Amino acid sequence: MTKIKENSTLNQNKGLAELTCPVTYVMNKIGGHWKSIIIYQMRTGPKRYSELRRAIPIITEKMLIQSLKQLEADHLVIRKAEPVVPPFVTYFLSDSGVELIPLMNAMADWAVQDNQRQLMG
Amino acid sequence: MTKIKENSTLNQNKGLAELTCPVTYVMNKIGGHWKSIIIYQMRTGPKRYSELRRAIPIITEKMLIQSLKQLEADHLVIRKAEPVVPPFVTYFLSDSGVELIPLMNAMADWAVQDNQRQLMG
DNA sequence: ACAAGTACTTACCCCAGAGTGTGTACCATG
DNA sequence: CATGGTACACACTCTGGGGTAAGTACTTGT
Repeated sequence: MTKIKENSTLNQNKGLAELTCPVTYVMNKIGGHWKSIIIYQMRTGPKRYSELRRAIPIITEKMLIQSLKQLEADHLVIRKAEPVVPPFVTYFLSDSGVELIPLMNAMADWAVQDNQRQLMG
Repeated sequence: MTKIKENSTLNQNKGLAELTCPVTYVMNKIGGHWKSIIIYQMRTGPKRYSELRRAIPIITEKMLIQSLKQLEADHLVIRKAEPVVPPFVTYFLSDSGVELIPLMNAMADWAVQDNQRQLMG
């Protein structure tokens, strides 16, 4: 049990930064390596767990499920499980999630432009 | 000298993820707690190092300078130093940096909407 | 009997990023 | 002569996100 410093800057901020900085708010929701990739996969409609796994072969099962749980907790994706065996679970975007798509497209546009500019010098 | 695993998934990806996922590309440029906050401060024009420090009192000098160096390396901000004493150094947004502003505004809009929705239930 | 598929769960490790603290070189001001 | 301001640099620690690997429960196919 290592003691936790409650007054460390790390702990002080999480909440504060979310309030002051909307970008941080967005980062906390779709940041990390995988979340945005998963959201992107779901842009075309509901996807089964195993579909996502095959669509993103490089991701580990732990990270996939962990990311999905976080996205679900943040109400960006919705999990629907049919009570059958073998399990049949689908994930799809909520309203908030769907509205991320144009935002991500804007990011993609900027990324392309920025990349061009770097190559030009 | 701890040995570094060159074939760890961490190292394999950095480049790969940047190519495949534009969101990751953007994250690598303006991710982390501070970069976007700093960029936001520079939206109104060039800022001195000490101006930024006072504008963001909670940031440490290390993180401020580190973030600025990274932003400079990524060509999002430009550093201009007058050879006088005491030092007079200003930072301002490059063209790529300026084009981030509308993107960040879009993030802010989404953040507000998403936050509303959570409060409603 | 055993592999394979579905959707997870758990334990453990590692490292990059963030935070803490101190030092530097120079000068103006009280 | 010491304090404060400017713009950094460097050494250290700590923590959480991400990665590795293995196990679970249940059924269908060969």
